[in-house]
Order: sequence, then C-alpha cells, then structure tokens
Amino acid sequence: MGRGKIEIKKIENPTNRQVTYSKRRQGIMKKAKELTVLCDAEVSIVMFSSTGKFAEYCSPSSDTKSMFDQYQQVTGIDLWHSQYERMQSNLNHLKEINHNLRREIRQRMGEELDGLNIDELRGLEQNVDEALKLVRQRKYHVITTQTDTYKKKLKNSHEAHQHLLRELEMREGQQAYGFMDNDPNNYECAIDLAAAAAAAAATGSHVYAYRVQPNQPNLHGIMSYNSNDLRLA
Amino acid sequence: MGRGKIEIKKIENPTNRQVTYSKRRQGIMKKAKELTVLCDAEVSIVMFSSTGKFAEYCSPSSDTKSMFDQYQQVTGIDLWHSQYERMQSNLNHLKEINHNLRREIRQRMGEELDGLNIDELRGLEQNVDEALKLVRQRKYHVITTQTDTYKKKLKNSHEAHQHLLRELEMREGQQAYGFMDNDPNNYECAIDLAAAAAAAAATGSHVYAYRVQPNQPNLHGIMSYNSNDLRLA
DNA sequence: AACTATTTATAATC
DNA sequence: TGATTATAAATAGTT
Repeated sequence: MGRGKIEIKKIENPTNRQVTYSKRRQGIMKKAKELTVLCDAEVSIVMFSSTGKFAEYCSPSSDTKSMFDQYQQVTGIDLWHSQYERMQSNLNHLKEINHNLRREIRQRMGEELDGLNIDELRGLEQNVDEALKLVRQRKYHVITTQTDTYKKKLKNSHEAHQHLLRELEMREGQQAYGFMDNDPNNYECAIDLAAAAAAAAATGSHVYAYRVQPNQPNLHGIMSYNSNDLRLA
Repeated sequence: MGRGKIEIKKIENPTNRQVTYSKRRQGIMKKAKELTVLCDAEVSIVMFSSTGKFAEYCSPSSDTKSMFDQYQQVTGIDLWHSQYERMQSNLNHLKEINHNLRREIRQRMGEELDGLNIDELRGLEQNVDEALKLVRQRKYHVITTQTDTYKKKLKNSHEAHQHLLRELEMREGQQAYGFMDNDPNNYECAIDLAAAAAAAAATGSHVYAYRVQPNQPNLHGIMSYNSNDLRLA
C-alpha cells in the first residue's frame, strides 16, 4: 500500500528504515486501539526500534504489569522463575538452619538424643551442666540484688516509722494537738513490707516452681515467641 | 476499509465482534511481523479477546520474558516488585525466628541472661536441670548398652580361645602335627579385646572430657553444622 | 470461509 | 520531520 509494492525484508537505508518504523509503529498502535475498542479486547504492545527506542501500547482498561500477570496465568510460564528460584533457595536455606536450631534446642532439652554418639552426649552433658551453673549463678545474683534492695527499703521505712513515733511522742509530750497521718510514706511503707516478704519467700528457691512438658519442644514457654512465627518455618 | 465505513466503538453483536476480532488480530500480527523484518525492531504483542482467548506475537530474535525485562529496564517500573516483597517479608520473618531461636540457645547456654526476670530465670534453671538429667540418663543408657555388647564379645572371644586351646591340646596329645594358626577369629579376638578395654575405660565418665568455649554460641560444636549455613541468617 | 467494494495504510515524493 | 498522493493492503458487509 503505497506508491509501489515493497518486499518484506530489512530496509538497509537507516534513514528510510527509521521513517518506515515511525509510520508503521503509528499504524500498529492505531490498529491496536481500534481492536481494543471495537472488540472489547485487552492488548499490550511493547516494541524497541533497531536504535533501541522504546514504545508501548496498552489497552486503557489494563496496564502492562497486569497483562504480564495474565500472560503468566494463561501460558503457565513462570516469568519470575529465575528471580523466584533465587529467593526460594534462600528461603529453603533459612528453613534448614531453622530446623537445625530447633533440633539443637530439643537436644539441649534432653529430647531427640538417639542420633548422638557417646562423645557427643558427653559434650552435650558438660555443656548443659555448665549452662546450668551459669543460670544458677545469675539467678542468685538477681535474687541477692533484689533482696538487698528490699532490705534497704525495709530499713528506710523502719527508720521513717521510728522517726514518726518519736515525733508523735514529742508532740504528745508537749501539747495535745489534733494529729492526722498525712505522710504519704506511710502508705508506701506497707507496700514495701509486703514486697520484702514476697522476696524473702522467693529466696527459698522452687516455691514458684516452673513446670514444663518434657515431651514437647517448649519453644513458647520461656521465650514467649509468637506461635504463628514458629509455624512458618 | 471495507464495504462501508464503521465507527470505532464496541461492536455489540457478539458474533460480529468475534469475527472482527479474528480478522483484525491477524492484521495486527501481520503488521508486527512486517515491522520486525522491515525495520529490524523487537515487538511483543499480548492480547486477550473479550472471551478471554489469548494470543501473542513476539519478534523471533527475542521472547516475551526478555521483552518485559527490557521494558523494566527502560521504564524503571519493577514488574516483580509485589512478588519480590512478598518473599522478602517471608525471608525477614524467618530471619527473625532464627534470631529468636539463637537467643534461646544462647540463654540455654547460660549467656545473654540479663533480659530475664527472676521467674524466667527460675523456669530456665529448672528446664536446663531437667534436660541435664535426661542427657545423663541417655548417656548412661548408651554406655551400659555399649559395655554389655563389649562384655558379650569379650566372653565370646574368650570361649573361642579356650576352644582353640583345647583343640591344640587334643592334637598335641594325639600326634605331632605341624600347626598353623589359620583361624580368622583369632585376629578379631585381639581387636575385640582392645575395644573392650577402651569401653571399660570410657565408663569412668569424663576421661574424654569435652571442652567448650563458654562465651561463644557453640553452634558448630555439638551439632557440627555447616558454618556457612549459620552465617546466612 | 470466500468474495469484493470500499476504506485505510503507507511508499514514494516533495 | 510534515504534507501529499498514488497505490497496496486491510477489512466490513455480503454470500
């Protein structure tokens, strides 16, 4: 369609080729628009000229990305595959690590020991033994610190009380004042006393004994993890 | 171009619309091919009819996926972004879980205990204590089983030896034969004896004591994990 | 699907 | 580039 018929083969003259590209590109885009409207179709065209110039058409009801998604669905070709696979292998890697960590925890809890040989068992025993010592040490440290704090508070409130008593005696000895307890420390004092009592009781170790189910990985207990998190791996 | 001019708007008659779609689709595809050849361009066309029928054209030098890759590069639009983000969040989730698991292990090793309150410490202590008992129990079980096996082997080889001695005595008592030790059991016997001795020594507990660095998460020690795995999370 | 009468696209030219 | 135009191609309506 033109002044003369042309053979369909590469136009060697670059200028001519560029001109023809422009005209025909316009033609295709127009055709695509018409098809879209006339036939209620979705059309996506992406093209690059030999000089790398980019042009696209996409039916107004859609966009290039969703056309691409549809393309995947229809063709069954997973276009994100390479990207997907890279991440997937990362994920699997992490899952494997996760699995190993869980097994280590279970073994540290005394479960799933069948796979360990005598040397590994001995190593684990020593390791757990030392851990136990460290935990006890820390526990005693915390208890001591807490107890000291409570002792100090107790002592302070006792002194405050003595002071009040002395003041009261003095006032009673001097005059007959109307006396009201306006000291807020008095109230705190009662709380401190209760707390100190609790701390003292706690020192007797396993009073608040902590029970675990020995046959289930107790991943939620001590750490209070989110259970949804754990299910994912 | 046809018997009459038509207005560019949706063809309401479905049959007509379908026919026009087929014809014009063919037309566009032909135009695309021509453009590809004439102008040495890359063209990708993806289309869906109103009935969902899929058709595509792609210049022979390329494919739809790489066209879309180019599209991304040129437009800067990240077509995989949603997909990518979904997986990324999964990954982060796993990493967080891994982090928590590692912390639990470290705490079970007696490290990083600062964040635990007194109740948690008490719970951890009891938990580790029970684990230690279970590990010891398992260790003794393994040792006992091994020792029994060695004892049995020792007994067997002893009997074999006695049997040989008797046979030797018998033969010497009867005639003056040239005697060679051809019994392969005799060789095994020596090995068994050595193994039994080793097992007996092992029963004396911490002879092969296992040393760990108490201040580093010993994730490689007992479990013999691949260290690369662990670095990833 | 084929067949045309027309419309449309575009090659050559300016 | 842009406009013109002669001509090739595409296709709407018909069979």
